[in-house]
Amino acid sequence: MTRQHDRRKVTLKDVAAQVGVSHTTVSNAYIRPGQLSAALRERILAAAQELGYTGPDPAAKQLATGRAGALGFLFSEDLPYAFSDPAILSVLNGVAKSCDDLETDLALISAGSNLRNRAAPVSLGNAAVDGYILYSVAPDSRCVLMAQQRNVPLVVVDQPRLSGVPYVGIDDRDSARRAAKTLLDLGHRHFGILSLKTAHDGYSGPLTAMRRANIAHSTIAMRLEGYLLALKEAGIAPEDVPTWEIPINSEEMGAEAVRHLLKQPRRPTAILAMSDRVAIGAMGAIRSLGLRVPKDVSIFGFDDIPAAQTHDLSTIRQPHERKGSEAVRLLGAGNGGENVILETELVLRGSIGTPA
Amino acid sequence: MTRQHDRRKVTLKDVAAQVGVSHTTVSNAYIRPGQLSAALRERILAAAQELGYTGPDPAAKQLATGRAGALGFLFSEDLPYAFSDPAILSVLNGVAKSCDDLETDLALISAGSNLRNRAAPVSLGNAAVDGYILYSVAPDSRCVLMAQQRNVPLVVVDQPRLSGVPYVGIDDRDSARRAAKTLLDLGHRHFGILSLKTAHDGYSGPLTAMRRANIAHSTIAMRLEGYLLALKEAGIAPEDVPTWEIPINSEEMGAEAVRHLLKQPRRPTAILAMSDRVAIGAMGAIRSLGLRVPKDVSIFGFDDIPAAQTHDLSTIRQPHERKGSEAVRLLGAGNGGENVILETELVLRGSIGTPA
DNA sequence: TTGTACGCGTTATCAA
DNA sequence: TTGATAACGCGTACAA
Repeated sequence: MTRQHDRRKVTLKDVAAQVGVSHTTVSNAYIRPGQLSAALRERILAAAQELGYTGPDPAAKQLATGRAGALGFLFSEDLPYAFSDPAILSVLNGVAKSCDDLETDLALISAGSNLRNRAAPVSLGNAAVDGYILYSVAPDSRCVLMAQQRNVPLVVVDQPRLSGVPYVGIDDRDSARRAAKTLLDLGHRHFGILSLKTAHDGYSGPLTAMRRANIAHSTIAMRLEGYLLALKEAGIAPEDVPTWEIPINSEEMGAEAVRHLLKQPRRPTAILAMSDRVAIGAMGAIRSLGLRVPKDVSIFGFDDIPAAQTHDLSTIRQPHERKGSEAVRLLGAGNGGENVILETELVLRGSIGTPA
Repeated sequence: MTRQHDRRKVTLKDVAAQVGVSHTTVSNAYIRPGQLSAALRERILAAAQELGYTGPDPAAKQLATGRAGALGFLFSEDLPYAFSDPAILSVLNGVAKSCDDLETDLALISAGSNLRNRAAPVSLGNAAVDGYILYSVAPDSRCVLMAQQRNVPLVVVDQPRLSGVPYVGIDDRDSARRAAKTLLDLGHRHFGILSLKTAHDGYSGPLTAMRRANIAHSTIAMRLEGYLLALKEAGIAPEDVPTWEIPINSEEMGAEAVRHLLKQPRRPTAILAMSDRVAIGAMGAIRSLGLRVPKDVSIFGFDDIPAAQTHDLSTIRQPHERKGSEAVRLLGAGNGGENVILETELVLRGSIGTPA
């Protein structure tokens, strides 16, 4: 244990002693360069360099100022899974850019893997942050409570709606409804829905009535509602719409699930998918079954991730990056319950057409 | 600015006053439950709850103990790009798991986007961490210097080799050599190489002699060396091996690059790709050109990401997760310059065969 | 089992 | 322009 890091930490005081000034002056040299003569500042900085002083200690600075200069981004998924989702990445990108502008650090905190091992992620309570962005966290997650207890500003993106906490999201129900309506207008009458997970139990299969009544994620619930609402308005009963639930938002899962949907007695001519990844996976499976898109089966995604364009997939465009930047803005704004509902956009591409 | 968070912070002292004990006792209630009667501890915790005390302040605790309870993971790419790379994700997963075991937080720090806007990422200097893992950072990056200046333990994964700093990596040269040798043994004589970026200038095109002489990433240099070494041993001169450099590790880039390689006067029968993503993209392009894999063109990847298996791609398996966990271990071990070179494994699948 | 006193490294206030 | 002094909130010998 003879590593260099063990040598007693060099502090402001050491530098001050070396130069022969008070530690306050040294502090000013860093914080308020205008408050002292340039010559003295030079001498101080030179001495600091010589002594190996690398600037104010973060912890001490934070204790003195009361600000951490960082912000926490909390999501409930595992790291690897979360980062395989282009949608999360876009949001994160928006957050990162805004943080950059604000000269603020960004701490990524995954509640997913932690929750399994411990009662609560240490990160949440310990992290030196001035505020949290909760991204698509399950409402019943312990994280929500913990984050609130931290007594720092909070902003929620997508999930869950918390009273008194600013919210950034989209109108999921209306967006889903417009997607369904588009297919209805093309003349489709036989639908299938690919739903994202309604609970955290890894279930894969038909979305039962019981499960439908207990959807943990409000965005999922809203999208489903939007789809079914449009169909109902067109005289199609929810019971007649085969719906398959997928535990993981991936292409593979989408491919597998759509096969079940296409096995229905009345094969759907239109598929409503709750994400582009699922839709893209489904498109591949549809084609490998010898069916054509959109001739035999039309398909509609959700998100408008980059891959949607290359796959010519019709979808709902979400302003992912803006979700992130708005979240940071609200965190800084510090007002109580302002909500931001961002506009979505219907993106029509070659994956939809009139039924055969 | 009338948010609840403005109310003066509740401290140990407040709780102590409420209960009528000293602040030390309250501290013990949290840190050393055994040091006081269960009954008193209950009373203290109850009072804390009532007062809204959420546990010791992270900054103050860190200042007093000298430990942050967190570790920084530094990479030089942009967040969205980094997280689209399955290899990074696996490493990160290994790190995350180890952190979890150690009850340590994990701060992800991207130097990429920051470096563009500022002289240096604030994160690096500010982050409240007890040590840094530098993951595949360019040797000439300012981050390297900054991280060293922070005067906390460092561990490097993959890049760059720093004297006195523990290193975790693989034998890139030997791994690449084995890949090339495998193809040589199958009888191939005409090769093409798909190289990852040798500099940060976004260059895409033939790897010129000038660029070859100034490769910024040692892993890239080593892999190239390994390939060419094997070929040279078989009597094939480096000049006769068309090599295409790709600025971004993505399927799209691999697809585009391989087209140039296949346009060579002597079409290569074997392609050596420095990553699976590039190889997988290339496979698609090869097939869309009407060529068969491996009948017309054999291809060898690097990494063994999950997709390699589904694409039946021969590759070099890297123990990505172990890279992460070893890095954390070395950080904790705290010894000076111990290096860990992990074993790779030749994974032979259907993407290679004898030349036509 | 509980309390006193001090130190951690910095910033902020105010006086010189 | 510079410096003394007091927080900031907590951990921890050591004493009681």
